[in-house]
Amino acid sequence: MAIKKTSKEDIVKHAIRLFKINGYYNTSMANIADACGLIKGSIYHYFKSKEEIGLEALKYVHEYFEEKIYSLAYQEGMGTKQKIELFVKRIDDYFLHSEGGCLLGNFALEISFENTLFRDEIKSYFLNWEKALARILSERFDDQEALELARKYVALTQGEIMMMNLFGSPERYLKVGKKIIALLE
Amino acid sequence: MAIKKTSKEDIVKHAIRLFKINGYYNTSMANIADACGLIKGSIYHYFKSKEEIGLEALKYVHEYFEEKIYSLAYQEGMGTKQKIELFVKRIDDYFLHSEGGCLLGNFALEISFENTLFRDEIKSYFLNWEKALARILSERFDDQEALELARKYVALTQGEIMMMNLFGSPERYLKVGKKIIALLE
DNA sequence: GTCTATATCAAGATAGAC
DNA sequence: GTCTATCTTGATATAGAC
Repeated sequence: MAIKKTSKEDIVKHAIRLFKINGYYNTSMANIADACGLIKGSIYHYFKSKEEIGLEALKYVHEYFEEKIYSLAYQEGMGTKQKIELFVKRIDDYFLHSEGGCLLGNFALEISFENTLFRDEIKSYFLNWEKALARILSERFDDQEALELARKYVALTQGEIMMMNLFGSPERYLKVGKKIIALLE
Repeated sequence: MAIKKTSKEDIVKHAIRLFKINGYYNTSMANIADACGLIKGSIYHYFKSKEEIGLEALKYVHEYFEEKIYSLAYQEGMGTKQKIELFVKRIDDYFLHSEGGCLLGNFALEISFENTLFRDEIKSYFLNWEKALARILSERFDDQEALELARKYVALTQGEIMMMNLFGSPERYLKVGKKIIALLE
């Protein structure tokens, strides 16, 4: 199946980049249009509002994580150690090349608690991340402990992404993955 | 010495609350003025720009942490365990009652990398947090290990504040403090 | 599908009366 | 020190030509 390459997806991808670097409210429709080589009015041919782009952006990244990363936890015929290494490696590959950090983490801190449209998507993203990691860990720990460890490591990952981007230092971020792998050595 | 209670401080305190809950760019001068019982033009009697309020807000919170929390690490005549317990308790008291999370963490994710005015203040806040925690831990660990532990726990604290506010669950956040204290049991 | 043009509104900020 | 009033800019969004 060929890779889908619609203009709509292009807009979302450019929007994601800008949202991550400059934030949601500090990114204008004109900024997004510029990045796409369009004029701001033209964006409304694809999306009816900025909010719709924001939600699509969250869903797009979430979907990537579901398909490429979380799914590893539920695959048959792969060893626990192999699973966790691939899980960690794919997350690292993503965030080490993700200028501006984690879109959904950024939105979590920028968006008001009342914005349930965005917030529900963000919660689902993190819950599924925790669930997938807990699933892998549960092959060596009991369910309760696996879940607690997963939650801790997702939070730690988010904290280290914050620090990595604040200080421009990937080293500290990378220690998290190593520690997760070490749990299953 | 009586507690200083200028109107300028009131504005900063209201701004901090709004910035934490709704974000910096999503908070307008009119919002801040409303919260203060003023009209937006009146704010300019105290501050020349929104950016100035933003910076003052960051400095105000940073200063609170320096005076009330980080300073504990450098006090004479207090046991290591007593220090760490008070250090953790004061941080908990702050964030458990801080609607919208950590102002400087929020700004770290919302503000562009290029905004060095804000970013330098944020970096200083986190570096001094790490330094103070490392100082306490260095009474039981060697300097290198103490610094690594401190960095890890500051990052973890930020991640858990994110999750606490996202899910409305203080329980997970509270485990961080307990683990820091456990390091010195 | 992209453009020009524009409507509408809210933002940051300033001037000057009281 | 706070107000009314206003300026200017930039934001989201829409209508309609090409």
